[in-house]
Amino acid sequence: MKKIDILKKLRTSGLRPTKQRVEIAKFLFERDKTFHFTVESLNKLLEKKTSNKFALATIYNTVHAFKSAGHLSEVEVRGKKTYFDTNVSNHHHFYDSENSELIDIDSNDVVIQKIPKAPNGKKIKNIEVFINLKN
Amino acid sequence: MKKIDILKKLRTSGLRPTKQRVEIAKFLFERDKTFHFTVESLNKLLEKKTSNKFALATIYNTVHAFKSAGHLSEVEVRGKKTYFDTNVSNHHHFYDSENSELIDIDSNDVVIQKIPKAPNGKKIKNIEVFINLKN
DNA sequence: ATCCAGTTTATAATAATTCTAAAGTAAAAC
DNA sequence: GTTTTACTTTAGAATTATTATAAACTGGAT
Ligand SMILES: [Mn+2]
Ligand SMILES: [Mn+2]
Ligand SMILES: [Zn+2]
Ligand SMILES: [Zn+2]
Repeated sequence: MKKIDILKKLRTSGLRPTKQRVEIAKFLFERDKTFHFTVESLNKLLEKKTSNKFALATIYNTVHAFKSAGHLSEVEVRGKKTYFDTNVSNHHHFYDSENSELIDIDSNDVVIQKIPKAPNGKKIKNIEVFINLKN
Repeated sequence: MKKIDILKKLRTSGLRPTKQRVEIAKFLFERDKTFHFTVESLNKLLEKKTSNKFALATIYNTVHAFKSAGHLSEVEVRGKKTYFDTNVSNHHHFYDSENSELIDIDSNDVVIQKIPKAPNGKKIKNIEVFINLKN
């Protein structure tokens, strides 16, 4: 993903491409593999990678803006911090609690044969499979 | 589950059966169906049900002691609060975000046909299936 | 160049949880 | 049964993650 695409990505989702958003977006989206992070880990990585310092509030704002725009998803992981995910397609996760690492599982690599029917009046929105790992 | 069993349950798990622990244990474990709760919701329910008031720290202490003893499990739910579960067997959940309600799914009611193999050097500890509901 | 809505930022506020240390209590030791 | 001990409860302080506030800043339209 090139810089011009980053600008387009922001503009088409109604996000003014500010210096901060562009830099964070480049960091998050100009990569091949999925990136899972917390606001804290992202902040630390940005401090190293870039020369600019971002207010923590800006990182929160930006991450939420990206999430609202559909550029990030949120993953539920045991623990107090919220995890975000650059993979916004429907997929599942391995979780390695040794090093608090999430690993993507393609939706097609999980086949569920049997599932109970949803409670009365409810429908199934989506299914999340979470595979905890050990050594 | 009778009171005598509650006392046994506490004693055999190395928990001194204090007034507070017994009352909370009776509230949690003397029921037929699984009970899912947060510390906040439990606190409110205890305030109504019992005449005694418990310090919030006691509820945290007690819930954690019960969890460590294997009498409660923790469920991962999107949101800031931690959810606990009186069902400590391996099972899955529906989640109704309308009213933040968890509903148990028996382990046998979910059959997974295909799962990716664990990453190198890792083994699968357990699989959690989480089914989000909508109306 | 001017203006304005949207954005950033430092800081304060909030919410959930954990920590602290003093007072209380169950159960062991006498 | 009294004393002793370790464990527990408790109120309040502290911590952590996150959100709110409001003043300064800026992208982009006019
Ligand atoms: Mn979580
Ligand atoms: Mn959670
Ligand atoms: Zn992912
Ligand atoms: Zn359950």
